[in-house]
Amino acid sequence: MVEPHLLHNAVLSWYEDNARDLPWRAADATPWGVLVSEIMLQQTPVVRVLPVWHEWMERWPTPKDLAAEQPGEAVRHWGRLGYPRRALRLHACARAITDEHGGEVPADHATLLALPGIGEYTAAAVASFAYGGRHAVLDTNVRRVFARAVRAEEYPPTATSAAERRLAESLLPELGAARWGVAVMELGALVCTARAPRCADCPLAQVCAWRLAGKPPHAGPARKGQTYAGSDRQCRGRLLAVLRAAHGPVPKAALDVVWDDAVQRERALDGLVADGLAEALDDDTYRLPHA
DNA sequence: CAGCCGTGGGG
DNA sequence: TCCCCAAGGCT
Repeated sequence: MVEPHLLHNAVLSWYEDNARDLPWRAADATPWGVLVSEIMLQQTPVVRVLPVWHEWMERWPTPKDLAAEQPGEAVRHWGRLGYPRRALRLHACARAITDEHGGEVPADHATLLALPGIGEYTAAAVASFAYGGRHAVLDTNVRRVFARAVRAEEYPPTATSAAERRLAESLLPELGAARWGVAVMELGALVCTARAPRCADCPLAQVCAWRLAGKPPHAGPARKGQTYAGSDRQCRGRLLAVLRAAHGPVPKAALDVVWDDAVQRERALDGLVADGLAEALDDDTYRLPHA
């Protein structure tokens, strides 16, 4: 394996010249802004997050501002980012921060991890990017870069392994860990991409184990492909879009028209209610959640 | 822990 | 066109 210093210098130097000018990385970005960006960016491309993040920061500049709203407003202004449960959890997160942490986003990894919607990755990212903490930030980009550069494999394993964590922590510099983390992530996002990696532009090309091995294709079974058309997820999306567009309770008939299969439609609607994304009122109308 | 949870753009 | 997948988390 390559000397960590060599890796650090190559990646950090590349980042110096190629980092995107993203608003949540700006000097005036708040920990709250960083947290909101991290939740929005889960499974969602940067270009789609940007306009929604700006709107949220203007509307709810602090956790307290969001905490004062109904949860349904968070879901409404989530727009079409997808996985709307994230909006619900972010709202719950804002209330927990307001009620239990004096309105300040925690800097401690374990404290962050205990908040709704914040898992291992997001806790590390916020502690690192917002507060300069020293944590291994293991997202899909970082895992892919390490899989290739160090393990000579095209893709990392399905689930994050203990070996991956050990490697990431062993590569963590004593100083500047936060910048290192965001730099590796950026490299994975812009150069060491999943499909058509731009090895010609990669600062690690000369030391990348995967490239030096001739870029062997991923061995083993292909990853699970989930069909979306006709799925409960698509149905839920249709139903929730109706509730977001309406600024009050909608009659059930307005929901019935967006999906033909009544059995599936009822199941999806029940699911939305069970998840807290929708509320059923007494008069057989539905709306975004209040609480 | 494998499956579920949205959405839209690029190859 | 169709398929892949994009800063995950939760059960």
